[in-house]
Amino acid sequence: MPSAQKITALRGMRDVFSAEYARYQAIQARLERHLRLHSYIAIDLPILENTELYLRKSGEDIADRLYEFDFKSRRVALRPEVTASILRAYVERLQDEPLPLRIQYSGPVFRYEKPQQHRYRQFTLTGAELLGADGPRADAEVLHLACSGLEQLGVTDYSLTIGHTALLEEFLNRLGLRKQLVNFLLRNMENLRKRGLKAVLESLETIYPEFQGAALAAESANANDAEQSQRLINVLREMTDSEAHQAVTDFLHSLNIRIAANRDEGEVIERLLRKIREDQQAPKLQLALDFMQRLGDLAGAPADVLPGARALAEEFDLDRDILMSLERTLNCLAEYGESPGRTQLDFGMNRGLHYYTGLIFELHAAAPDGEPIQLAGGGRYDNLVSTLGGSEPTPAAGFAYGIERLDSVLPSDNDRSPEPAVFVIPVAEEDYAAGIGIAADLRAQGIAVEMSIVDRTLRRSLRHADRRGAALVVIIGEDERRQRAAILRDMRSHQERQVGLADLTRIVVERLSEHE
RNA sequence: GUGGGCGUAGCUCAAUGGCAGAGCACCUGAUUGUGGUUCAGGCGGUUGAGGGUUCGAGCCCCUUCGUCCACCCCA
Repeated sequence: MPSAQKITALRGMRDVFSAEYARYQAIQARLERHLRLHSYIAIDLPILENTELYLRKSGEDIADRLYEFDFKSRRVALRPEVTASILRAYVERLQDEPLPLRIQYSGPVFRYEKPQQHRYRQFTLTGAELLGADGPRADAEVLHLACSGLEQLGVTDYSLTIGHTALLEEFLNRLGLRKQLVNFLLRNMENLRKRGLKAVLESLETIYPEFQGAALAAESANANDAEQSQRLINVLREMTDSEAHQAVTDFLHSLNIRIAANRDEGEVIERLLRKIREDQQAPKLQLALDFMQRLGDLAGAPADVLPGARALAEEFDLDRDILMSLERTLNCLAEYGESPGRTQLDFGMNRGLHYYTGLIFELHAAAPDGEPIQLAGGGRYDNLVSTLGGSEPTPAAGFAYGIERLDSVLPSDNDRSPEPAVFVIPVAEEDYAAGIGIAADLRAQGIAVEMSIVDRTLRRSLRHADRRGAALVVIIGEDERRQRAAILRDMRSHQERQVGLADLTRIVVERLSEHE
């Protein structure tokens, strides 16, 4: 026989066989039930979406991990996560639902990454979204839901790490850094701590060569050669956009300077401001990095971290509500009965998806080899509905579990694939009709039946039934055919008896219940 | 993207540079209507692909592809 080229599964894609598949299904079913008991309605959404859905806000890292292609002149992508689809569906079809709206989902997602242990290119998420509610109660519900789901599964030794994107974002926005730079810094918050200032600056220069000067200046940290003209700039730097705009307008007017009539005055001032601010990127970058380093040090038990966070917020005059709200969330979580010992705060954490606007969190537990792996992640994304064209700004938060990861953490209680309870062996061609009838009767009683369809000796058929783990075997041969009966053989006790066809189903049911 | 390991029968893997093997699975028989054991036999290979060194390459060298693992990132 000429052997053709073997076709293998794509890299990072896995075939999931019976025992493993049964475990996944059990995990998923338990989580879905858990979410349902919290009134999260299950919905199912397409796996294929418009590429645009993920480019808008998910972030650049996800964009180049997208399975994305042109199909009939349309850009489509396999979903790398489900939140965007949920909100897309909400904007499209569900905006007339009373809020808050609670939704759950389960299904595969695809990310083109280098596969390795506990990381596949296709994996399964079960997640929940809470739409139209914000504040500590909503955040705490989401956190509690994620944690208690793990407990439902029997994962007891897990840790909850909570971060927050708003402090840094507020600080960076007030600084007036260029949008690109702000995004870069937000993305590299965690890298700053893990790999240090130098590595972050290097990567900044690689990605955005135009900031090279700024990065260098920030590194040498003495970009402040004050000139006279610098004073106005420094004043402007401290202002918000609209304040600065007004100040420049007033200033020009007071000097009786007229902008050329063919150009929009506002636009000219915008440009002027932008120019001034670009010149100021270096010292601002320095400020930003200092702030980020201090923020990154704020990690540990909430009681240890919060005082430092408060002091930092005070020092930079950041919105007090952010931390107060976070504390209330933690208190509320305690009311749910979550043991505070496993909760960590980490202001240096950031996440791969860039739509988060507030609370972010991750759940970790130890894999069998002792290495901690992430089981779930989520957070708050209050702008995503608007980004996707929602008619009203709608706060939202959610999270998702990785089913395969959960399985790797749970003890594999060797539950075997469902075994056929009864194996039916017609000995000769003439016996098949009777065999089919018997099988149908048994199945009508909810009993799993495997029918022998291969030409084999009785000996080999029994051997096969045995290996399959059948509890009972029904044999129909010449004698039985004549007597309108069958042999019922108990594979465990090795005992067999002839049973009339009329009584067979009843007796099989009895025998199986004895086997239980 | 960077670094390492491994590609040999359907599966899991052996084989100092010298006849390509074992276990499992499948099939046949010992036992023609009775099982997980045993015994005998059978099927099964372009050693991932291409090139090089050599009297001789599964083994050494180069290239390439595949795959696993680590970094990175994440579920």
